[in-house]
Amino acid sequence: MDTSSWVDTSLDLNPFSATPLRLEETPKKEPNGNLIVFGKELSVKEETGALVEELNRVNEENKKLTEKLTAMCENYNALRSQVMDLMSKSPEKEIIPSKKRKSEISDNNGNNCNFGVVGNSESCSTDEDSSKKPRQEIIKAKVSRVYVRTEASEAGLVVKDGYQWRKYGQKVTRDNPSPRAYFRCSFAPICPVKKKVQRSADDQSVMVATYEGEHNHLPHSQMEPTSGPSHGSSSLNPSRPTMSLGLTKSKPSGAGAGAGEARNSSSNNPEMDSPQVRQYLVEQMATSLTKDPNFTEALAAAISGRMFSARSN
DNA sequence: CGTTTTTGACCAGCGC
DNA sequence: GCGCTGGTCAAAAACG
Repeated sequence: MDTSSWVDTSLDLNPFSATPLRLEETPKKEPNGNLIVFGKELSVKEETGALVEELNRVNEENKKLTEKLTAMCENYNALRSQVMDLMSKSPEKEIIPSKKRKSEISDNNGNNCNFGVVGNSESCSTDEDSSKKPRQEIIKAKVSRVYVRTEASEAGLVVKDGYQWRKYGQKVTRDNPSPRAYFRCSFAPICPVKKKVQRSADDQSVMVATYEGEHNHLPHSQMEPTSGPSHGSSSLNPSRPTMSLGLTKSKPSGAGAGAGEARNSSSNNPEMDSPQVRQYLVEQMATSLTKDPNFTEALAAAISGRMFSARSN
C-alpha cells in the first residue's frame, strides 16, 4: 500500500514534503547593514550565526512534523489493513438482484470490481460498455455505495455524511424487509445528488447508502451556519459518521464516498481523490493533528515565532 | 409560518 | 397487455 502517495499528492495535506518549512520572509535588514531578529539588533558578525541557528530550529521543527505525519500514515495503514481484514473475514453478501432494473444493473454489476463498493460508472466497467452502446445514464449518473455501521439503537434511516438531505420517499423493496428511504440534497435542484438508504438485509446494523450524482457544493458541516438548520442531526456534528475510512471508491471526479473496498489495494484506488473522501480524510487528519499535544506545541511555537518576527518588523 | 417528513398514489421499465 | 417492482410526486401532517 502506498498511503503516502495519496497523502502527498491527492490530499495535498503534506506541504512539508513538497516544500519544507522555510522562512518566507527574510529577516529585516537595517540600513546600517545590521540584522534584526526577534527584536534584537544584531551586528553583521552575529548575523550568520543567528541565521544558521534559526535555520536549524526550523529544520528541526520540520523534521518533527514530518515524522509525526509519517507516523500518522503508518497508523492509518495499520488501521486500514485491520479493517480490510475484518471485512474480508465477514464479507457482506453481495446484493445480487434477481431482477434489477436498467441503470442499476449496468452501473453496479458492470463495475463491481471491489467488494461492496459501487464506484462511478466510468471507473471500471469496460466489457459492458464496449459491447453495448453507451447509455446516457452511465455518463450522467455517478453512483457510489457506502456501507455504514450504525449503533444498534439507532433506528432511523439516517446516514450522517456532512450533507443535508431531504427525504422524499420511502419504499419497502422486495429483496429487503427493511424500508428504503429516498433522499435528495437539500440544495436541489441546484445540487442534483440523490441517495438511497436502506439497512442491509444481512446485518441490520449496517446501513447501505447509495449516492447518485456529485455534490456541487461544500458539505453542510463545512458551511457557515447561516441558515441555522433546526433539525440538522446530520450536520455540524462533531462526531463524524462512521463512514468506512479509506474504504472508498470512485473516480477522481467521482461522486462521493464509497466504502467496503476490501480486496483491492489502494494503489489502484482512484476514489481517494473524490471530494467527499478528501473532505473526510482532511477532517480526520486535522482532528488527529489537533489532538496531538506535540503538534499543537510545535504549531504554537511556529506561530509565536512568526509573530515575534512580524513584531520586529 | 416555513420547512421537513410521512405516506398513498402514480408512473415507467421490465419480464412473461 | 398485464402484473410486478422501483422510483417519484404531492397533499397532509408534524416539527421547530
